[in-house]
Amino acid sequence: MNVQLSNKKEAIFESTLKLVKEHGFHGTPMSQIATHANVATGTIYHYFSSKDELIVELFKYCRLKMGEHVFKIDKGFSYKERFFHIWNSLLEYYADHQDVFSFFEQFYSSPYSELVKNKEITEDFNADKMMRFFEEGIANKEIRNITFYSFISAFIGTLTFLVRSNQYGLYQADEKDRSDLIEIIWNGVKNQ
Amino acid sequence: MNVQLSNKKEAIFESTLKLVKEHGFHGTPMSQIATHANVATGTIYHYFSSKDELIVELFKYCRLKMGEHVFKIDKGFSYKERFFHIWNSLLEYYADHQDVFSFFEQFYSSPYSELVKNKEITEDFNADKMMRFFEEGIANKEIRNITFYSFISAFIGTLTFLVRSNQYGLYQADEKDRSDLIEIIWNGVKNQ
DNA sequence: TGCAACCGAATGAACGTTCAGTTGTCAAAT
DNA sequence: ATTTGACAACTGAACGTTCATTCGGTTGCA
Repeated sequence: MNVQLSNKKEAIFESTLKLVKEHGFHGTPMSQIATHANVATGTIYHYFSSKDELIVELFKYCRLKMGEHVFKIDKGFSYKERFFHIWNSLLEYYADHQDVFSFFEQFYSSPYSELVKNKEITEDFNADKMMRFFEEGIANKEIRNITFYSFISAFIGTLTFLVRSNQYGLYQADEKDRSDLIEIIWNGVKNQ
Repeated sequence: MNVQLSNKKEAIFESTLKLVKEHGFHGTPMSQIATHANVATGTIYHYFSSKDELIVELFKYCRLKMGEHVFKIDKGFSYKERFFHIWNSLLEYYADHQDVFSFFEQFYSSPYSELVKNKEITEDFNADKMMRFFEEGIANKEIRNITFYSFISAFIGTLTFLVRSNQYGLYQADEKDRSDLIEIIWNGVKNQ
């Protein structure tokens, strides 16, 4: 996939992220996105055939960007170290890109996600990488005999909830909370 | 809060749940809710002053109903038993009420949740009960020294992710997955 | 008889999308 | 070196639809 974007297209993406976080999908009209991006309404339709396509393309773009950040880990680390690293990278990414997190949350819980379900879900490199990371752990007896979905529920679910609590303003997690949580998960999934 | 609803009001609630699960908030017009509930459009406005109020009232109604189901646990069980029971009850409730789960997900990730944030969040009996359950565990040294939000992230986060995966059609969790997961969490949070 | 419950067509605003036109760019032709 | 032409990038007013909300009227019960 091409990650090099024109200025205008990038501005449209950024504006959409910001406005969707604040007002939701249906609360942000195309006209508002255009204004915020310093672009004419029609220009958006030069890049995207519809609002739906804009949303879906933005989703795929963010997913790719996120994956690039999270999985850039050097070889040579132990399994446990990589386990901790991936979790912390993802947490860090969401902390630094709250609009992306909010966009993902809204996207997954909306009917938009249907549009990516069949074809595209198999193109989810992040899911693939997590799957391979899981299988490596199983093969090397690093983690105990559970399914991928138990593994991923513990791994991603806790993280998602923590970020959501932060964003919701309920709680500001500190370093100890984070290390407690990843310890909880690691102790739960590791072998013996 | 009054949980006794008129027939029409209940029908409106049920229709909203069903349609929102299928088409999302902005994808379900008031007229469609009315039709599905065998009611005139105007009737909805007899019960609710606006669509926003309908959504927020429905949220509070569902939250209450869910709490009634999840926390009906007899005294006399051990802490660990209650820990497992609450988790499984919640999972069961969401499995039996997928539209409620989907509604919650959409609600929390949308700007609607802002409408409940300040005043109403303190009226969340479920959060209160979980908090007290947590504090009991701390006081009796059943669980180790972590914050409530680490605790709840592990407890609810995993569950939410598992239900979401189910709903999304990625995976159908079986009994072993469920018991694996709750074991992972319990082992992670229990004392020593 | 009065009032709450209920009805559904009408209203008006909001919004996604279109389109006729303008601007900028760059390579080929002169 | 300058002109030409063609096409992509871009503009924003206008269109048509959709939808939340209103309201004048009807029904049924106490």
